[in-house]
Amino acid sequence: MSSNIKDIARKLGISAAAVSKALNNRKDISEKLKRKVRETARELDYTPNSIAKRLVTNKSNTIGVFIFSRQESTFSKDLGLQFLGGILEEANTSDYDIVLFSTDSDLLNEKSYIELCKERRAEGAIFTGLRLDDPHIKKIKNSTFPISIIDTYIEGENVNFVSTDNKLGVRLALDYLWELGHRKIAMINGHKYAQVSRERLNAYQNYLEEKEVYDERLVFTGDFTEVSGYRCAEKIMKLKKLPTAIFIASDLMALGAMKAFKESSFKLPEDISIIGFDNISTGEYIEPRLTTIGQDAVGMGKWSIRLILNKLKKEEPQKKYLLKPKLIIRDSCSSVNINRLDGELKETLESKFKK
Amino acid sequence: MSSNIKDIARKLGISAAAVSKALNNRKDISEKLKRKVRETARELDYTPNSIAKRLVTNKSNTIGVFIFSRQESTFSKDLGLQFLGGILEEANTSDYDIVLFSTDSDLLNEKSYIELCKERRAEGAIFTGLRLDDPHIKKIKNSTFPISIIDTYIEGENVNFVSTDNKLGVRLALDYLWELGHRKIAMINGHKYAQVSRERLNAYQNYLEEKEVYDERLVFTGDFTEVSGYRCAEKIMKLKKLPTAIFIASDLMALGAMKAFKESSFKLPEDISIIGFDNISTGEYIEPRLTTIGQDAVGMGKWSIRLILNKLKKEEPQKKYLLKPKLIIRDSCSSVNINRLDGELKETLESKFKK
DNA sequence: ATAATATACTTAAACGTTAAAGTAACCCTC
DNA sequence: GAGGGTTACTTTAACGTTTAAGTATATTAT
Repeated sequence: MSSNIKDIARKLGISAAAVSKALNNRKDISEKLKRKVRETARELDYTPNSIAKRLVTNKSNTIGVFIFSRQESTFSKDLGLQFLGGILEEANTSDYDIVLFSTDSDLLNEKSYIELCKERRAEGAIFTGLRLDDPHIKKIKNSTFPISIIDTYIEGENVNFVSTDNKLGVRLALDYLWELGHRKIAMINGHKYAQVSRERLNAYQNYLEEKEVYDERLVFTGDFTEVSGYRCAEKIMKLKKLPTAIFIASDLMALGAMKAFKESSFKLPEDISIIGFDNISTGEYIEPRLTTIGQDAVGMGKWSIRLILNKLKKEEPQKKYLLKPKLIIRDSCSSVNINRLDGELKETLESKFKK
Repeated sequence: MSSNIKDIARKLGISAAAVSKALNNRKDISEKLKRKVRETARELDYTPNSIAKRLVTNKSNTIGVFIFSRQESTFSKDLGLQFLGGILEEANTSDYDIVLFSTDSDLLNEKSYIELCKERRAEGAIFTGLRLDDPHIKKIKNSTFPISIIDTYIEGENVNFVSTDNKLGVRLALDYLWELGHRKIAMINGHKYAQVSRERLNAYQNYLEEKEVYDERLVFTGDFTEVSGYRCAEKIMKLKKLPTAIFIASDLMALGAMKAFKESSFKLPEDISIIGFDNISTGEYIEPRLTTIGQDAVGMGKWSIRLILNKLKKEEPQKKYLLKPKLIIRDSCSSVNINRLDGELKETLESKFKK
């Protein structure tokens, strides 16, 4: 069908090797011949066969990407496409192919993620949304090729970790709420099978313990879905003493929680302040607009590739990269409603906010 | 590094060909040998090299996917990931690899989409968000391998077209508005470089001409972005005589339009009814919740692969597949406010709604 | 018993490319 | 004018697999 290097060689009466070198612009080929070769290549509509090249050079220039976008995934669809965008941008500029795998297909019951990559001789792999209870974790841990996992930390010689600096994210959120005068701050967390849930919970707990206001009864566990946020909000409303603010570990859950509060005629943010995590686009449109912690999802995609390429080049053994989150202030948080507070706290805050 | 077919052959004292056949479960190999081969394969941690296989069989089992997700793209990010999901699901179950290309990278200035595919010997390609003014259109038209384009129709021996039945979608929307009593229905369309814009405009025009209420001054052109929706809404508000409803060719533009109306203290949907197109998730959360025409984006992804595979198998020469849209009724449309209508129309409708 | 057939392999070539090693032809140097 | 170096190629093997064709042995049919 399509022409190859031998066709060009034959037409010019030279060896195939010479053609190969000419096309690769090697220095032991004369400029004159290079010109002739390039010309005939054009004439014959030659397109290099990357498969053959990959075989002989033993280099696939391929990175496998697994996007877990199931319902109860850690990240929203919004973020998923941003990860991909970052990955693609970085991959294509470094001449790597991204081969994408679906993670819901039956295929995966027979073959592990690692096997899929090995068959294709992928040089590395990227996982997003990997759960800590995934059955393939062990194989990933012992991978012989570099792997980057977004948002899930797994110990392993060849595995890199790319994530948001969750500790900082939580601090950003809580600092903000604290400044607004909130002292009774609840949390709605994601499920325990996500790395980020642990981190965010720890950070939340440490922060509030340091401030001496931590109360474990204010921690609620959802699963990143909207309904779970709704359910947790219902539980919160049943509390004898309501918190004045809630830090919610994902925007999607925040959406659910807001729905619950609105249905119970809470006025937001006056009755309760809500801050989310992720910065999904819907947050801008909902009423009140959702204040949240934004993640640099595109950056996470880019760094997940970079860490792999670095490892392949045997450069710097950096295995971890945390991207800075940022506080995105919109309308879902307000200064604490002082009348809702206990006596002591009320006085402290009244004096503070009087100025 | 990793073992190959020859290692297995050597260990068992047989030929490489026998090993290959055993692993492929061919019938001219004894069960006994097959068992031994499979066992040693496991022992040696053998993983087939798909690159070598692809070279020798001259079959890449690869489909290239181009997702154009620039700002002014026809579809929202929401839809993009749904397309991908459908594509992936279908591809992986048919043992095809999806290699994804970024379309903003500099690479594309040097090499055409088609060339990228040819080098990888991709058996087919899928495009989403392709603009009618894309510089590579001609090459796509003349492609030697099957291509599916979502939402953009291009004439060509090997090109398939997968889209929503826009005509039906528009009818669904306008029927609904018509039933609600709207007679002065504006349209905010996408830019002219998108196939769907033409289709939706045509359908809108035909529908309203048939009803004898078409007015070209009520057609506004945006570019699928939120701001363009905002701008168009501003123009609409400057009209001497306002329409009672607007059909908007994308939810994103609808979001922008709603913003503009809200800012001018319009009450939605009482003052003006809005119906969108796409069914992006934000539509569920905005106030009022956006009534829209839902597209089966996952289905579009699946069919874009299926048409390619059919062509490869030389089965049915079907080149076009339209998926059924559906009307998703939420809260952004209401019965027409009769007092806003002209005398004659008012009477007709008053009698109609009186019962 | 002989020929035809089936079974279970082996041999050899091929896929399109690259890379290491080889080789002529030429130029320069002392 | 012999030796060394450079230039511009060619030759050959290799990457890991599949497949068509070949072959030896066993089985069956007549």
